[in-house]
Amino acid sequence: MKLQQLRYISEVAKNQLNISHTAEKLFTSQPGISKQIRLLEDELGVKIFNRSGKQLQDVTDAGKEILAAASGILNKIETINRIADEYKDEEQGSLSIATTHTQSRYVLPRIIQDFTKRYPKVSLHLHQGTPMQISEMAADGTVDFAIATEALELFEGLTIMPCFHWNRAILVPKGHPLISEERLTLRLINQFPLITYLFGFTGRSRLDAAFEQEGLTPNVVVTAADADVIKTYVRSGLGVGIIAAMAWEPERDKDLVALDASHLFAFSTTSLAFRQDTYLRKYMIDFIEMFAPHLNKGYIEQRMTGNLQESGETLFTAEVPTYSTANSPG
Amino acid sequence: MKLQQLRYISEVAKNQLNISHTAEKLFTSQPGISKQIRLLEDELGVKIFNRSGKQLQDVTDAGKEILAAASGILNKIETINRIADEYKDEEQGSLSIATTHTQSRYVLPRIIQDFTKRYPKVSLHLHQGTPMQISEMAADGTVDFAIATEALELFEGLTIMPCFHWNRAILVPKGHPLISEERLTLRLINQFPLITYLFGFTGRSRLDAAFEQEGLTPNVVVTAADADVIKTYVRSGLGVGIIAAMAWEPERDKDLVALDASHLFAFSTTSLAFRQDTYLRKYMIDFIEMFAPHLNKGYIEQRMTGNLQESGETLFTAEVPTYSTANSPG
DNA sequence: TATATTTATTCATTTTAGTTATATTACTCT
DNA sequence: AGAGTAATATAACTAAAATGAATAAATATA
Repeated sequence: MKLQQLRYISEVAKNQLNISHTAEKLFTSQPGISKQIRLLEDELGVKIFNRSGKQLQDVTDAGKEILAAASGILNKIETINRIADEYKDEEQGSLSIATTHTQSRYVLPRIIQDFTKRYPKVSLHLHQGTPMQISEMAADGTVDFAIATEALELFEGLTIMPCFHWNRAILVPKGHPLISEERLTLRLINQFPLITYLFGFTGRSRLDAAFEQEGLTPNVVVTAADADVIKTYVRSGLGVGIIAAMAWEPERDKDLVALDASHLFAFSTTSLAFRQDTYLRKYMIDFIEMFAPHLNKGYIEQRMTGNLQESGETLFTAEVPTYSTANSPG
Repeated sequence: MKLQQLRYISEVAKNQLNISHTAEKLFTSQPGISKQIRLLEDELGVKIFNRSGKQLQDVTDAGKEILAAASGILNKIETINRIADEYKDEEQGSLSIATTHTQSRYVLPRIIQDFTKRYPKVSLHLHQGTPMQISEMAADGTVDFAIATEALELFEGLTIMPCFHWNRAILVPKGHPLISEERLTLRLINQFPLITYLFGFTGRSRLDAAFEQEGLTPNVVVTAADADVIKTYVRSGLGVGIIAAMAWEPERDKDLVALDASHLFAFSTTSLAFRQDTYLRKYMIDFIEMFAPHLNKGYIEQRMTGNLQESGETLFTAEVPTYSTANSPG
C-alpha cells in the first residue's frame, strides 16, 4: 500500500469517479492513476470501485470504508507536514480563511491588522463566498477556517466555535419618522418597505422567524447579499434597512441613523469552523483568540482533544460575548 | 513522505533508537533505514531524532508529535487491511488473544470451543503472560485482545470492556475445620497458613485490601501465579487456598471443598481490552459477545464511535454480570 | 451506427528503494 | 588515554517500481 494510491482513490472519488479529470487536476497521467488503483485493489484483494466494463460506476461497500480510512490517513499526513512547519519556524506559514462579505468587510479588518502585525511572515488568504460555499471549502480542506453565521452546521466533520452573538440594527435616513418612536415594534417597522439580506445570508432566517411569530409578513422590497448594497438603497430613500449591527459604521454612515433592534429579533451567532482532527498551528490558535478572545488556547485544545464536546451548548449561551462597536446603535 | 518512512521511524522509536536492531527485526538492511529516515527528515525540514555524532540520542519535540501522528497513520493502514480482509471473506482471518492462566485455563475453554465451531476458518492464537505483559501486547498491537483482571488500565490507548465480576472461594481439603463454621470471617481464615496468588495476579490486590481493612496481616505462606499450583499445595495440607471462584472445578476437585468468600472480599472485574481506534472484524465482535453477552454488537460499536465514553462507569457497576459456574461454591 | 469520451495495455524512461562493502564516528572498558 | 566494539553514514550497484507517451479497447451519447 502506497500513500500515492490512497491519494489517487481519494481524489478519484472526489472527482465523480473520472480518472482522466483527476489526472489532469493532479498534473499526472491517466494511466498512472488507473494502474495504481488496480495495484491497490489487487493488493487488498477487494474492488474499491464497481466498473461497468471500463467505466467506473460507483464505490463498493468496501470502498466506502476504505475511502473513509484513507481520508483519515491523508489528514494525518497533512498534520505531520504542519507539525514540521511549526517546528521549522512558528512565525511562518499560511492561513486561508473563507468568509462572508459581512465578516470580511466589517469584522475582520481590525483582527487582520493585528494578526499581520503579530505574524508578518504568515501569508494570509481571504476567500469570499456564500455561507454554503464557505462551509464546503472548510470541510474539504480548501481553506483553514470558515467564518460565517449560517450553514456551518450543515457539514459533517467541522468543529464549530461560536465566536460572538450579534443583533440587528434598523437603518433609516436622517429625519425618518421611525427615529422619534419611543419603542420600536415589528409592526411599526413593517409599515415601511424593508431592505435586508438574501435568504441564507447573515442570519436572514432569524429575521423571518421574528416576523412570523408576530403574525406579520415582512414587506421586503429589496434583498442583497451584503450591507453595503442595503445602505445604498436606504440612502436612496427606498425604504428601511435591517442589517447586522456590526455593519453600521458611525463615521462613514453619518447620513444614516441606526436604531437598536436587539429586542425585536433573536440574536444570531457568528462561528468559526475548521476541519475536525486538523492540526492547528500556533498562529492559527492565536488568530482564533484574536477573533474571539473567550476562545483561548487552553479552551481550544480541550475542545480539540474532545474533552469538551458536550459543553458546546453551555458555551453557546453562557460564555459567548455579544458584538458591540464603540458606538453601537441604540 | 512514504509509508515506509513512517514505519521506520516508528519502529526505530520502539527499538530504543537502535537502527541496526530495527533493521534486523524488519529483515532489511541498516543503511536502508538510515537513509529513509534521513530522507524523511530532509523532506520535512525537521530532525526527528537528536544525534550525537552518528548515534541517535533521543527523539526531538517535533519527532514526538510526528511519531504520534505516524502511529495513527499506521493504525489506519492496518484498518484498511482489515476492512479488505473482512470483505474478502468475513469467516476467515486470525484472532490473537493474550491472557492469564486463570482465564485461559478456566474461563476461555468453553468460549473458544463455541467460537471455533462458529468460525472454523479463523485461526486462533492464545498467548499467556503476566497481566503486565498481556496489557503491553494489546497496547503495541502484538495481539488483538487482552483479557485480564489486572494492569489493563495502566496502558494508554486501550479500550477496556468490563466482562464479568467474580468473587473468591476458600479452598480447603475435605474435613477441614473451616467447613463447619457457620459464617466465615477473615479472622477465622487467617488462623491457617494461606496460599494464594502472587502480587499483580488475578485480583491479589483486593485480597490484601480486605485483610488490611480488618487490621489483619494475611498469613500467606505460599504464593503462585495460578490456581493449579495453589490447589496442589492445598491438597498437600500446607494450608488454606484463596482462589478465584471460577478456578474451582467441581468434578476435578472432588477431594477439595470450596467455600463461598464473596462476603469477605470486594469483587474483582475481568476485562477485555483492545487498541483504541482499531477496526474490529465481525468475528472479533462476535467473540467479545460470546465472552461477555452483555457486550453486544450495538454496544461495542457505540463504544467504538465514542458515543458512550462516559457511561463506562455506569456499566461497570450496573450491567456487568457476576461470574458463576453451574456449581458455584457456597 | 458513428463519434466522442474514457479506461486499459504496452513499452520505454526515470526514479527510487534496498543491498553490499566500507569508512567514519562514538561509546566502553581497562 | 587507547584499543576494541558497536553503531551509523557513504558510495556504488542492482532490482523494482512509478511514470509517461502512444495506442488499443470499451463505453456512452447523439
